[in-house]
Amino acid sequence: MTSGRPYHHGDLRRAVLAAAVDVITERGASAVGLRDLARRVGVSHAGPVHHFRDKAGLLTALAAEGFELLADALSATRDGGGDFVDLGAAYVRFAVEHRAHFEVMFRPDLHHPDDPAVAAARERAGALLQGGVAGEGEPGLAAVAAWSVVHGFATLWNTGALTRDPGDDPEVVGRAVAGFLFRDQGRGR
Amino acid sequence: MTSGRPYHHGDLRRAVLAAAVDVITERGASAVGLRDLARRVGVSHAGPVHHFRDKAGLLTALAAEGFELLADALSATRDGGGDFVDLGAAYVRFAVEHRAHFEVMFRPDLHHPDDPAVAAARERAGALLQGGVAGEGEPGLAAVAAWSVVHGFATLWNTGALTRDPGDDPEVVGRAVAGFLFRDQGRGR
DNA sequence: TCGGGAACTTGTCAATGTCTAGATACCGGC
DNA sequence: GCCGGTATCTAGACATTGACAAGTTCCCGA
Repeated sequence: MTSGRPYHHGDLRRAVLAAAVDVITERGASAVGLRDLARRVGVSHAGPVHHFRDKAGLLTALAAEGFELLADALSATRDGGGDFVDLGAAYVRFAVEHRAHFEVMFRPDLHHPDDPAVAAARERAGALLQGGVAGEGEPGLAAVAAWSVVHGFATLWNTGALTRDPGDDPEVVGRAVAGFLFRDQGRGR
Repeated sequence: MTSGRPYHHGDLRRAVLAAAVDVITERGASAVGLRDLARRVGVSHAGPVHHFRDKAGLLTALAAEGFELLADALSATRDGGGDFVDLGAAYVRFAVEHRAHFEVMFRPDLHHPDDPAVAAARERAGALLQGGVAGEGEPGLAAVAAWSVVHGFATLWNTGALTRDPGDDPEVVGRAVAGFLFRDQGRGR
């Protein structure tokens, strides 16, 4: 404090990622700029480059983190004995609460989708999702349908395409939508 | 040919839009550049600006065109007496065949979503989609669920998130997924 | 025919991503 | 305790981009 900022930031990588999340959340993924992030974090214009090779590298790191967070969220509800609807609600909640991560995760033109860290995390999340609907109906189809509903709902919600009443809770609506898929299965609707 | 290109292009607006579609289809919406498009079309770097104010203006025009095309596609299957599954299949087919338009349409940070032309076209498409599931189950929920499945499936397909066998026809799979939603309703199909 | 305006060009500016080289701080081994 | 190697960060430069301003060429209607 006494003599301005220290030469070493301390945790630049995390700080830049956090700043990127802020920017994307507020103004979309097309608004992120390496130099802008550097400025926000209080570091020289080329500082971030050392941690993430590229602009794409930065977003790759974000995507990987996102898939990890999603997997964690899914596995938490699964361990809690949740059924598909709970899983779907968790998916929607994740998408809304981490909309920046979510946006980048499914925008392969912005990051390196073949990055090993991203691929591994994506597969972990995918397996958890798949497992949630195994055994209900034809295996593949039900899983794809289930993923599609929650993903579609989350995407439409985040982009503002759904006309919604102010005060609507996305997780509640999402749960209803997910429930609609398997509405006459198991006990009473 | 005798004296190079003519001063007036003739149909610059359409040519630029077409070039933009090519670029986005091949390398994603983040790869479009006003100057690059001008180069591809064989026009000076500021040529396109005269037709679309902005980069965002260009993408706004694309989005509007996309919603028009979608509405046309939906209304065609509706006039043909199609039910929800047909409508859903048309939605998926549109998303896959016009992936560039589709991508821009649902990326409000890239265009001006409040543009009157876009808003009007979007509402026309929305009404057609809504009408396709009216009367089945609770009105609002079924419509949202239906839109969510097909939109989610189309998005996942286009981003390459779905592990699919080569040779799979997205429209066929999409139809199956859409059918899964209302699988035990009404007679026939 | 002639003048106004649309369509396009050329020149310019600030800003961005990426590369290079150099400065500074940390850390393990002696 | 200090010393050299390395990770971290800065500073400068360059090509490229979106946007703006002013000029040029062409069309079209009064």
